[in-house]
This record gives sequence, C-alpha cells and structure tokens, in this order.
Amino acid sequence: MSSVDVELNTPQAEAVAHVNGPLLVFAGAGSGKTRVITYRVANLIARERIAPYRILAVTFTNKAAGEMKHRLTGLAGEDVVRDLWVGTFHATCARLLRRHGEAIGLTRNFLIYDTQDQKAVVTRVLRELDLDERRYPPRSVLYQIHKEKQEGRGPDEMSPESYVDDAVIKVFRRYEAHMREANAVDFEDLIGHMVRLLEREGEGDAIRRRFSHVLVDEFQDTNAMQYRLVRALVRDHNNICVVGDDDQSIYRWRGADVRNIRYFRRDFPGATVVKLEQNYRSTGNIVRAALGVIAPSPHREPKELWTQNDNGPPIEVMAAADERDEAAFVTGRVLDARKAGASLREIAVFYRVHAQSRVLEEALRIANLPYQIVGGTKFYERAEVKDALAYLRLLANPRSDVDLLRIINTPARGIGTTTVDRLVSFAGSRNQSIHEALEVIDEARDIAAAAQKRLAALRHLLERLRARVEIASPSDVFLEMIEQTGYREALRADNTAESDARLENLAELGGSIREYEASAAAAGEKASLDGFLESVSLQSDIDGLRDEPRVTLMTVHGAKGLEFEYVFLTGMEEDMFPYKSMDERGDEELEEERRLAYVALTRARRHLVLTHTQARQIFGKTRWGAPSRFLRDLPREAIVHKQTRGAKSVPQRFIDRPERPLAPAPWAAASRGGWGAPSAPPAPARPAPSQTPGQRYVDREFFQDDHGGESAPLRRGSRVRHQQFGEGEVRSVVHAAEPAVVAFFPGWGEKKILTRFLRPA
DNA sequence: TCTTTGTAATTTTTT
DNA sequence: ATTACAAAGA
Repeated sequence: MSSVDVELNTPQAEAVAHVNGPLLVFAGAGSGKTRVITYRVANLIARERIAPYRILAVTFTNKAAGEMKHRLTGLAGEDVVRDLWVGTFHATCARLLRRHGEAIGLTRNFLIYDTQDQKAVVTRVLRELDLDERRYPPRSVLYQIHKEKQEGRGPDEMSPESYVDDAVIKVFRRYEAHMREANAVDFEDLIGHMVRLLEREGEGDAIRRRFSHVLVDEFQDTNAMQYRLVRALVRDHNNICVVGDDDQSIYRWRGADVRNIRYFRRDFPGATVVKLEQNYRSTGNIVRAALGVIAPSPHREPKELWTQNDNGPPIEVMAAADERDEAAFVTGRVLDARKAGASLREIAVFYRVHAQSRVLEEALRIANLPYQIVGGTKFYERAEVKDALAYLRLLANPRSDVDLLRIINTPARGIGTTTVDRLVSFAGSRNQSIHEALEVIDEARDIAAAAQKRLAALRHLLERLRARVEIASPSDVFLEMIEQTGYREALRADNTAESDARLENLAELGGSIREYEASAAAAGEKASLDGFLESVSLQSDIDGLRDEPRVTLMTVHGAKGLEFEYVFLTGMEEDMFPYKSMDERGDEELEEERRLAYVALTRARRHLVLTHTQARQIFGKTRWGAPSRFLRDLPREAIVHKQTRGAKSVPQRFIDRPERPLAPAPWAAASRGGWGAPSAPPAPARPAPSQTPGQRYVDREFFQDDHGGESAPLRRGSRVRHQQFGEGEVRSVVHAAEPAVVAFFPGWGEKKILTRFLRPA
C-alpha cells in the first residue's frame, strides 16, 4: 500500500484508482471531493503515465480552478500543473477557440462581452428597432435571448412551442449580427461555438484527440450546452469523470439542469458510480440536521451523509423580534466566539438576499468588528474600471462599438447624444462599424462640422495610442491612455472623495496589469494587451484583499464550496427562506430552496445558529413571517430553541413537524405582532415514499428506519457478522440518520454498514 | 451639455 | 430603504 491509499477511504480510493471509461462521483458535502479530484489526476499522471497536457479538468469558477491547480502543485509539482488543462468551461473554450476558431469565422482576437456590454447591445438594438424599453426591458429581453442560447438555439430555431414575442426574435437576430460585427462573443457563444466546432469534421476531431481524459467538477451545475460540449468532447473514448452532488444543485435559475447528473448513468452506459458519503467536516448534529432538511427532497439520488465526528454542541434556533434584534444577537455571539478564542476568519453570517446585509453590517460596525461582504459591487464592474478597460479593448480591437460608444464622451469632450445618434445611424446606413465610419466622418452630412472635428480628434487620439500597443508594454499603454485621454485629469479636477476612490481604483487596475505581466513572464509568455484583457473578462473579482481576519457576510449562494467553524444563518422565515418572489413559486423552485438550505447548513463545522424574526423590514415594507418550514425538518434531538429578550415565545406548532398534512386552520389565524403568518402554508409533510410509486428514486432505507428501529448496543470492538463481508470488528459508531457503524472486515477493509444489516457475531 | 428630479424595480450569480 | 436610470429643466 502506498502512502496515497492510506489517506483515502474506500470509495475515495475507488474513484482515484479508476482510469478509463465513464465515472460518476457523488460527492456529499464535506466528503473530501477536492482531495479525490486532485489525487485522481495525480494518479493518472504518475501511475498511468498519461501525459499532463492530455488531461482536461473543467470547473465553474476561476477560484475553483485556482484551488485545484494549487492542490495539484503540492501533489504533482509545478511542471506537471503547467501542462495540465485546468480551467473554467469558458476559459477553456476561449483558449481553444483562439487557436481553432477560424474554421467557424472567429478571428484570433475576438472580444468577450460581459453582461453589461451585452445589455448595451440589446438596448441599442431596441432603439434601432424603435421598441419601447418599458415594454421590452433590456434585462429581460437579454435573459430570454440567453435562455435560448443556453439550449443551443439561435433566432431562427427558437422553440415554436414556447410562445416567444416576435419582437424578441427580431432583437435576438440583430443582437447576433451586432456581436459578429463587433468581433465579439458572449459567454454562451464561447460554449456554443465550441460545440459547433467539435461537431465538425476535421477541426472537431483534432480537438477531441487532444484530450484523453476529461474531468468535470460541480457537474450538477452544467447546463444543456455544457453537457453537449462534454459529450462531444469525449465521444471517442468516454474517459469522462464527473463529480458533483445533486443535493447541492442551486443554479437552476441560470440554466443548470440537475438531470445532467441524475441521468448520467443512462447517457453513459456502464458508468462506474461512486458515492462519497462520509463527511469529515461537521459534527454529528450538523450532519443530521442537514439530512433532515434534504431528506424530503423528491427524486434525489439516494445517499446518506454520515460522520464519525462527535455530536458537538446542539444547533441553536433563535427567535428574534426583528432584523435589528437579530443583528444585535448575531453580533453578540460573534463577540462571544472571539472571546472564546475563535478567529474572525472562522465566522460567517449567511442570508438569503443581499438586502439583508445592511442591518448586519451596521451592528457589526457598532461593535467594532471587522467584516467583509462577499459579492457586493465587483471591482471590474466599477464605472472607472469599465471605462479604462473599454479604452484598452478599443485599442486591441477597433471594431468594438460597445466600447467606443461607452467612452465616446468620457471624459466629456463635447460629443453629445445628438451627435452620437447621427453617427450611429450614419454607420448603420453604410453597414459599417462606428470605427470605420469615423474614418470617413467628413462624408456624414447630418453631423455638424464642429462635431465632425471632435470625432476626428478622438479618432486620432485612438490611433496614436493604438500605435503604442505594438511597441510599449500593456501597463505603459494603460498609463499613457489615462493621461492622453484626459481621464485622469478629469478625475483629479473633480477632487471629491468619490473621485479619489476612483483614482485609487485606476491605480489598482494598473497594478493588476503589472501583475499580469509578471505572471506572463513567469510562464514564459509574452505579455500582450490581448492577453490581459482575456484574463480580465473571464475573471470576476479581485480576491486578493488584505488578510486581516474578518467576519464574512454573504448570501447562501456565495457560501457554496466554503466552510466555517461558526455559521449564522439568518432570516429563517417563510417568504424569506424559502424566498418568495413576485411570481408564483413552483415546486421545482421550492425544492431548490430546500437544497439551498442544505448547502447552508453543511457549511458549518461545529457551531451552527439559525435565526428568524417575527417581523422584518424589507424593501421599505414590514413582513410578518412565520418560522421557516425548514426549521421543522431539523431533527429535534439535534437542536435547541431559544429566543432573544425582545422576542415573544414561539408557538409549538411552528416547532413540531406535523404528522400528517395539516388542514390550513392553525395557520390562518394571523395576529399582527405575533407569530401569525397569513401567507405561510403548512410545510408539506414528509412525502411518504411508499405511496408515490411513480418516483424515480425512493430512499427507502432512510425512511424505513424513520420510526426509530431499535439498534443493537454496538460499540467499538464489538464483533459483528454481515451477510456478504462475514465477521468483522466495529471501529466506530456513526452519526447518521439511521444507526450505523464503521466495521473492519478482513479481506474487505473498513466498511460503513447500517446496523440493521449486522448480526452479533 | 450638465444637473436635477421623478419613477419603477428590487433572489440568488458565474463566466 | 435604496438605487438605478430616464425624462425634463438650467
């Protein structure tokens, strides 16, 4: 046995040792997923002698990709990691498309438009088509376009069964034309073009042949096109390993389709399936609580998280009077934790929506507790940074109209909306990009001579700078740009606190360009403006913030993949969590809320506190909320109910889980200021699996023991007999939903077994 | 062209 | 409560 094997449990080792053919790994929360992925890759290289450059590992975020590279560097060394293909879906596609994209009409230096750019294109198209922006909000039109693209449909293939407004189709068509004209792609295009390329003879084969082993992390988050991409990529060899957890699928609203992981077995016949169910992260109470919340979820792949860890302290469910009371309570507990020696780094406060953060922030500030909010306005979304980047992109790719229009009068240079409108229609009438139109601006009759002059001056300015791109380093070009365009001077003249902050942000951008140059040099590549822009457009935020310990505030979505010693989950009221939006909440959405709650609970290592309020101000209105239905799914023995001094006590009916689906009666009694909840329906009782024969997956084992079957008094050292494994010895007792132990069977190794499958030996 | 005022919207987020 | 964004005024 090598040292590698010793560090892995049985299913982990199985996943690591697997080499060829499809492999599906269900990775429960805290089950050592990253370890399995990295060891598996290391194993392919070291033992199976697969060349690193033939292995592709795909993630969803740059952070996850970075983490994977980091961990692999420790295992396999820098040289190996440099040759591996590790990246997000989008970054990987961009990289391949720059090399092979000519075949489908992409030039090497295409731009990637982010959401804001895309929206600007839509807005422009709406105006061109003279459509009312109130009737067709750009945001929602863009959303509809993306929905189609995520399913791989263009304007001409939009699904006829789903009624779509004719106007949207028109906008879609022109949107695509504009993107082509600007030599730009959106995020969906990166995937879509790649699929098209892969499905072609020649180029497709070449790309397919590149990779002999493909791995996809967080597979439950893939959408239809990403799934198609993966299938096309591994068509020849089926050496595909996907890792994920259907219980943690929380991105349905952005196109993710859990069925990709649930139907993997069907689509890749003969797939090996491994389930990582041992949780190394959390206490027994937390694991059981999480199981209680996720168990009622229908269709889930049967799996049972368990842990050998001790039970730990009980989970607290705290009732507060309102959101200020709640925030004060959380702050007090954070202070206690710090007094007890916890680092603020180990403490997180979660909420369902960002709007909840303000009150928490205020309370923490009063208590002088440093905090950081994850997911506020991102660095690269600040106006000044976007402006500067627009200039840089325009230097790299003159045809980018969105960028040109963004900066055409920034800083103010006397080019107003009238001039811009005329310029746009002038370019449109000649079927040219605006940049091309600028070259012949003197032919534009409607544009006043003075305005023509200013436009020409802008053109010359851009040309001067563009000439420098060939010669100077990206960071020098950047400095010359903010100087010569007058951008910096305009901010300096402003001389307000805000303009100071903006100047600082520009300095930081300059710093990140230099950082890019350094990393390019380290990788032996030439730093180019194109290269920098690419790294920016596929990277969302700068996380290299100062390392002072801080309390972390974030939405539950943002928490996925993280873990903390202390977790405070706030706003556990009906209509907050599960969240109630304007439109009707479908069953699917409710199930996603449930999974979201599961994700939240499983972030905590040892201390978990859930808070809910009687009344909450949100969006200027007061909501009276009953405790969340998810609270009643927590196993009673793992939790303790408390209330702050300001809160009234919680009626028992909000604590108990109803035996049978309730008649609506007890809920209907709303009393202002009490725990009335006119809008709160009774939580759906746990589905009785035996009564729903049509379901695909029924977790029978779990439910059968829900009535509390007597378990034999087993302890470490007890001798037991199992039908298949024979006689063995109990190594530890496990805290799972049902009594279980880990036992050692000679010839089989350690196995986790439900107690009811064991007989005393 | 720039500033002010009014109005509507407001889950979750990556790339 | 807050904010973003568009139309109207200086």
